[in-house]
Amino acid sequence: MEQLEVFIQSSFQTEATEAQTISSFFQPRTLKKGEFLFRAGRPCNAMAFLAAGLIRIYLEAGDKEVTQWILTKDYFTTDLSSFVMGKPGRWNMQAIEDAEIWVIQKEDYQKLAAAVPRWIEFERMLLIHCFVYMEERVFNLLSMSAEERFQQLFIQQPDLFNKVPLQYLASMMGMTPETLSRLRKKMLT
Amino acid sequence: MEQLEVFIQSSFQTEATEAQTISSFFQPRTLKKGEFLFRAGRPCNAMAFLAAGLIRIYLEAGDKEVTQWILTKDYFTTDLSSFVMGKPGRWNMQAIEDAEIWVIQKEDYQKLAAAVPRWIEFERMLLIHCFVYMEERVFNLLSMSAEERFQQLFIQQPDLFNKVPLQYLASMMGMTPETLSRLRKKMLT
DNA sequence: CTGTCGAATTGATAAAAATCAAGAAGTCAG
DNA sequence: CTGACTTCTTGATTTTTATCAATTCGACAG
Repeated sequence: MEQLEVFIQSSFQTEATEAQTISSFFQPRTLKKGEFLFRAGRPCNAMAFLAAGLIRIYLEAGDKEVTQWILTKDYFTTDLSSFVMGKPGRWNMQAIEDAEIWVIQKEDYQKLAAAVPRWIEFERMLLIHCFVYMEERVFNLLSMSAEERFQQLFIQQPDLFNKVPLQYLASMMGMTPETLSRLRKKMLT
Repeated sequence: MEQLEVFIQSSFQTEATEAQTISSFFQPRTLKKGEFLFRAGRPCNAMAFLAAGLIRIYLEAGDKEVTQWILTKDYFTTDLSSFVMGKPGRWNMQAIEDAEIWVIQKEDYQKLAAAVPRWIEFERMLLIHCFVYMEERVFNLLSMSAEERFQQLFIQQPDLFNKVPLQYLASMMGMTPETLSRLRKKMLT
């Protein structure tokens, strides 16, 4: 059974047949390291599920790149305002290592909602979780120091520190690479 | 016609009868300045629409209070993870001036979704907008200086600076009241 | 009008984090 | 293995922002 199917079945707590129906709407695809899934400025007409690998979500701001998020496996992603409202995409999403994804096109997405009524419910829970998580992130950025943010990420996702270039993690935590380097050193003491 | 009804009709682009049906599920209520709509730690079993006034959403973090957001009129609010998943509430929501709100209880909310199928669609767009907005906020906190954040808020919601104690705005922008005071002074020059 | 209290400002100082500039270390193609 | 290239680290310095400590300002009760 495909990973997407397993994931839907277990996290949605649905029957195998329904999970299979849902996953049948998605097409498998691979991304080579460095390849883009979506690009800022272009419309985003698909949603993707990351089965393996890592994708960096980032944006150029002035002269520097800001990494908004590192997507890890078993998560869905899309450029939401573009996917839903047809606006230009806001984010670049680039594989930072070879990745396996499952992709659904916008037209099929609409068919999926019609074919599997409970999909709407699933999407709703997805959106709610994402929103709650973003609330948490904003709160952390408002209330925590760089050191506290580093320690929290290190506890929550220690594996990222082996797999992701540290400059990207630094940016995602709202600090410079130099600051992250010093915090790491400090932690070893 | 009540404000909630007007708001739903115009932003949802629905018929008057449907807007009226939706708004009939909500009960009016007033909040005196200082009164709490929801409290952190307690379950949140309602959603509210703010028709007039201002509500501060905040949380104690260590020895200081962090203002997450100032809710202005014509917005809905709830403590989402509590309202949907039944967890303890995460936020304090307190009127910072007398407020008029329309409240729907959780049980009625479920009935509303059943009575007005399109409500689900409305809720979906609400969630999507909120998520996109939070993405933007995270990005701004990652990429902008205190001064830039101040200028942006001052352009986007200048009226807040007359109505809301500046210490709350400072916190919401992730800076101290002293820093905000200095940035304001600097702006006048 | 006056005193009180919380909020805002101001100044002096300290801490945190960014910037700039080398180096060191790791990666990878050839 | 070697050289080129990128990433990471380190040190020195500057900038930004927080902290601490007085004032000053404003709203309001009496």
